[in-house]
Amino acid sequence: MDPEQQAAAAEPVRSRWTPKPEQILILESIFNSGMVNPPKDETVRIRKLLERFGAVGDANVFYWFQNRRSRSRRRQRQLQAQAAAAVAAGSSSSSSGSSGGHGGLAPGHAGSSSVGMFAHGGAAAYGGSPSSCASWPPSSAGMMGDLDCGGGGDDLFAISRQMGYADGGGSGSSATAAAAVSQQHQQQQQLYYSCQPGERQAMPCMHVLPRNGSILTVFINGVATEVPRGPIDLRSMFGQDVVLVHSTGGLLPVNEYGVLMQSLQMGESYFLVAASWCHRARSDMEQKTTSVMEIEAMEIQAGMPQAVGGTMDVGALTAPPTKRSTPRVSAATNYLTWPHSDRTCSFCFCFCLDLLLPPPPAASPISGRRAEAYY
Amino acid sequence: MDPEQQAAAAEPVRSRWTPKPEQILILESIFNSGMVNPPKDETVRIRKLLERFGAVGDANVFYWFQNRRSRSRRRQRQLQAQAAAAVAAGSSSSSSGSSGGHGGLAPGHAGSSSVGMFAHGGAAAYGGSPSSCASWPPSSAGMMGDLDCGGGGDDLFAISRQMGYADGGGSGSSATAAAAVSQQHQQQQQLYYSCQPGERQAMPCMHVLPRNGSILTVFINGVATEVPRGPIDLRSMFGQDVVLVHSTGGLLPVNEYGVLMQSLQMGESYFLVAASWCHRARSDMEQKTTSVMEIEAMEIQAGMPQAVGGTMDVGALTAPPTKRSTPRVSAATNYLTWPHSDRTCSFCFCFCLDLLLPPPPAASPISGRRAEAYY
DNA sequence: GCAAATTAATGATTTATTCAAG
DNA sequence: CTTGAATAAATCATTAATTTGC
Repeated sequence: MDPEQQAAAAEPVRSRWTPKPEQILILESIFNSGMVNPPKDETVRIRKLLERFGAVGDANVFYWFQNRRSRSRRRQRQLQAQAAAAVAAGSSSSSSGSSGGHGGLAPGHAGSSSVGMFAHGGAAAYGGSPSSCASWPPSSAGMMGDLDCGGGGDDLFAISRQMGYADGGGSGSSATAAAAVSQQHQQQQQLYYSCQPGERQAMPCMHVLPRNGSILTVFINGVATEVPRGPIDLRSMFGQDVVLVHSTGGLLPVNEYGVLMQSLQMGESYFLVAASWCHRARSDMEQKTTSVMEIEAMEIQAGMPQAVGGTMDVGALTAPPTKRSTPRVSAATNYLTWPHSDRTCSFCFCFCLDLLLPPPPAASPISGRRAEAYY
Repeated sequence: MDPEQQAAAAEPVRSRWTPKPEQILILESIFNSGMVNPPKDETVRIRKLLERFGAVGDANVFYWFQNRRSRSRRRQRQLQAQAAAAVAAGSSSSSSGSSGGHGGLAPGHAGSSSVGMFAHGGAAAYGGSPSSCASWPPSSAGMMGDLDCGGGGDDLFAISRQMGYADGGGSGSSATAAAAVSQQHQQQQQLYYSCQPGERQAMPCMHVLPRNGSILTVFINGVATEVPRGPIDLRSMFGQDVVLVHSTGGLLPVNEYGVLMQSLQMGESYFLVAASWCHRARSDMEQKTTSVMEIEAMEIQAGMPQAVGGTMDVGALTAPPTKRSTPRVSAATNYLTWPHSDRTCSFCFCFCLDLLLPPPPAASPISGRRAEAYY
């Protein structure tokens, strides 16, 4: 009846947002890199990034992260409950081999000992055995190590570019880097997943090449970086003692020169860690979390990759802990807790993403029914 | 160091929003009028309205309603639980006289017996003694009763205008009016704080005059209404047996024709009550709160003013009981507590507000630290 | 009276649930 | 059945009341 209402009803029907695969990948990447609850400004930036692949609004991004967190937590609880039940029921249930990699999320709640998580707990161990990854189709050729960085003038990289540390100084010392990180965190988690200039410095060969089928975009510690599809010279890129670990726990096979024998796969996640620090994870009878991998992660903070001490729950990757309940007085144990909790991020997370995709759609924002909580 | 941060730091300190009394009144008004969860566009409108009295953002308004709803519900639950407990415990509790008309907030929600609270409880009485008000400077002249409604083209009234019930039907009968209200609430709080047509009908002389020094805006039961500055013909506006009581408890002096001898004062609060129901309040030795006035308030829901039972703590007006001292578990004493508690507004509360005042502060929106959920 | 110390209120966030489109 | 959207419940954190000791 009311003309105004009519108009509203007549609208495009505005259904709900259906994220494109690329968008999901980006979102997952960011989420997995530790930013599970981006602040407003970040959300906007992320939205802009996503817009390249399809209409999307701030609210959509907001909701996505909200749901992602929520469901991650729930899944976690279910797993834990299940595990607990299994343990209670008896033993030798299942969880023989690799108990996949997810679990460690939401340590927070009530737990005072929340710090203790990630000790060495998980069961299934990975470690040395190469190529235990899921699908790992050998890619084309390529074999090079020179990429162009910066240039491109692309939104995607805007995030990376707008970093905060303009300094540079090639490879800083471990101490220096660590200090820098601390400071950064001190000053209110400023750099999030923004690009570290030093990073580019450390990888002078990183350049944005014209979009073509041979380029992949990899998020390294949340920073979008393009790498060639196909073999990659890990040593020249990150140093000698480094290995890439697939999110499932398997080591990526490299040849005697430290060159990856296969291309990174679109949509997969990897960890770049110092080979010498890879240990076999052993199951922790007390902690529910499984698949914990004791490693010393690499840090590519402000220069060359820096080694950083700490343990990390690989399983918690897809769902980092929610400091919400963390005693807040942790710190004692020098864990490398998740970026989110209040600690110093450190391990290197790589997410592979193919950017050769659809150019900026530039459609309408697709507002949810009302996008109430966002505007 | 960082220019951006500098700027941020240099800001007014942007702490959390502290609503001005006027803003609270407006918000309460709207909430009590039934709009407990304004949609986005309404929120924006409300924000604009509030901005007139101080910097405020959409998010602030959004949060306010969210919290208001939540806490209303909770209090309600507590009350019910208490009531249940009381019933279970014994009998002859209280709830004697007229179970005034307050309680039923959130029409939709589960609440079943929500209507019952507020009988007559209070102590201290005021009543007849005229002009016991605090400062009451006699105003200019004026003396008229005709106001223009609708026109004006002002944000403030946009809300009132965009009402839903175009019908009209002069002064509905009490029953009819009540029914109408119920229905309204039934159908999902549709008309919210929009203007009741009947109201205008009952006060045909209400019109929006061009903004100038002679107009005041009064909120009557949450509906913004403009009245002339200066004498007002109460009888023609509200009927015979009506008096205006200042929030301090004093009666506003009127001449033999029922015309207010003084203008309503900006920022003051008044109650429009049936003279015959005014009793002298008596001090309550148990309750700390004094100046409680036992009255039966008028309700101007959908037509002629309707008498509504209930007691009211007049003293709490300008300074809501800061319930600090109130047992919080009061309820037993069926006060007509402040709109703050949860009930469907009913008694007639008039808040005089001069709109010619401090022009829109136009300050910064005071975004909550992050105003996360809103944008 | 005043100012630190407490306590209640309440603005802002986050988490848990629920609803419904696809 | 998955998951985007929306809302309610629970929490956190800051503000203003109130209390207390001088």
